[in-house]
Amino acid sequence: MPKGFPKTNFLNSDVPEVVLNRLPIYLRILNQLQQQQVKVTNSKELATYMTVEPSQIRKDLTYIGRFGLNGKGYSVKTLKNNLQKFLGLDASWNTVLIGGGRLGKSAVDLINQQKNKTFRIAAAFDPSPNMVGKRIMRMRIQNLKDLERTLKTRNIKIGIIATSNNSTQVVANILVNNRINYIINFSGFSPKLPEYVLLKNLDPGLQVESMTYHLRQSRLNKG
Amino acid sequence: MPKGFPKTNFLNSDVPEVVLNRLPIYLRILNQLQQQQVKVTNSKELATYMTVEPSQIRKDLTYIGRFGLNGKGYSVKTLKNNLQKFLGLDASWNTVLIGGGRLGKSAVDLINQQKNKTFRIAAAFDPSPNMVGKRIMRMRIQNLKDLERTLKTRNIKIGIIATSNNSTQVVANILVNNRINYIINFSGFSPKLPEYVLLKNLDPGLQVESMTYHLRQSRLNKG
DNA sequence: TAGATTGTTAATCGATTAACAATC
DNA sequence: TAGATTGTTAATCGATTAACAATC
Repeated sequence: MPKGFPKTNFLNSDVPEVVLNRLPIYLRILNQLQQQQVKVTNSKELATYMTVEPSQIRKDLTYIGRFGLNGKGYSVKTLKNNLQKFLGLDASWNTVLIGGGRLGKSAVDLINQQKNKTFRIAAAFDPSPNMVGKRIMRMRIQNLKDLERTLKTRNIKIGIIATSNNSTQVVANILVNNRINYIINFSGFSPKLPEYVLLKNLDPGLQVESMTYHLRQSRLNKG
Repeated sequence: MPKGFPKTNFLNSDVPEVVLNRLPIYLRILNQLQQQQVKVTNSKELATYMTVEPSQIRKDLTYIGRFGLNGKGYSVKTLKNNLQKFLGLDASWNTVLIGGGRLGKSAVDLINQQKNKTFRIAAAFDPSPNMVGKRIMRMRIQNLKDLERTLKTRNIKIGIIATSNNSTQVVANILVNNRINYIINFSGFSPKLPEYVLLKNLDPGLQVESMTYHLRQSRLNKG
């Protein structure tokens, strides 16, 4: 994750964010192993999939509990199940989507990629009047004005912003003012928000624009 | 960035990866400021947009040069231009897209979101025969078998993988065997690759699955 | 049991921050 | 000039890794 952008010192827990960000990676590796019928793995094997030492994996895993089989390693299944539970991926969380255009559709596709339906899109909105009434994922796109009412009446936990950059801040404000503290933002603008709000900027540019640095470097080194 | 996944100790440079990952964030802030007609900013103001101290911003910026106006701050325009150049965003880089389905379309939409056309999709492929011949972004989707030839004959630098998980490794191997060292992966599977390959896993699940941990925590705290 | 791997502590490494002289 | 902010060094903080006793 591109760290930081706005203040997200969201620490109501004692698990360091660096560790928390590695846990989903472990989960994917465990899934892969499970598909290959591997029953038991160990920190050394897991480390071959990542840029970390086995000792770090062992340390990370102690945050979620002690599931190691001494002298053997870890049961893939047990570890996977516990990781999922620990990360809250065994539950389903209601979200609202704001932005029903191209970006919104892409956002939905990407979010729905994962098998376990952890993120459930409960309603969709758009700031643009001529988007209202269209459909996304069989849901009617509603007027942004009605977002507040939905947030007040339904058990929504997460807001997904997929608007154009100039709507991002307005939308984020509505969300935060209606006790939404978790925001996934696909737009290229990062809104300023109170520190207690956990904001994830998924704009891929953010992640990919440091790649070109290396590309440029290697070109310079050649010449 | 969710760190690591496969080994990508790609350090042909002396700028730490943590710093490199913050530079695109600075760039976005500078763009925002420029849109608001702000001509000069300073490390204190920039820090209000992020979870870092002003001194860190100053330190980060020294990696790209000394553009500060002593006693004044930084010219938004000068800093922005230099950052862009430093990151290689003033150039255009040819890419190939593999995967022309839903995920591929989403990938393309997201990549094209950014104004500056840094990433140019030069050709598209798909492992599935019944996708061949269809079109994505006005380009004809080609058979995966022809990927190798394209890589041999054209100046492609980056591979974008947007296949289903079970094709990811195969596709990645073809890319790497044809001297592609930069891979952007939208699929949910992270291929094992040589250390010198720079792989960015943009699977949003990876970024979002630590959010549910906090969500679960705050629910537990309530009860 | 011997061998292997965990869980955990202590040592190392690197990143962040505070402080301040240099500069406009 | 006085005031402000940079660039940079030194101090602090935290994360990674090595080492090893405990355990199966």
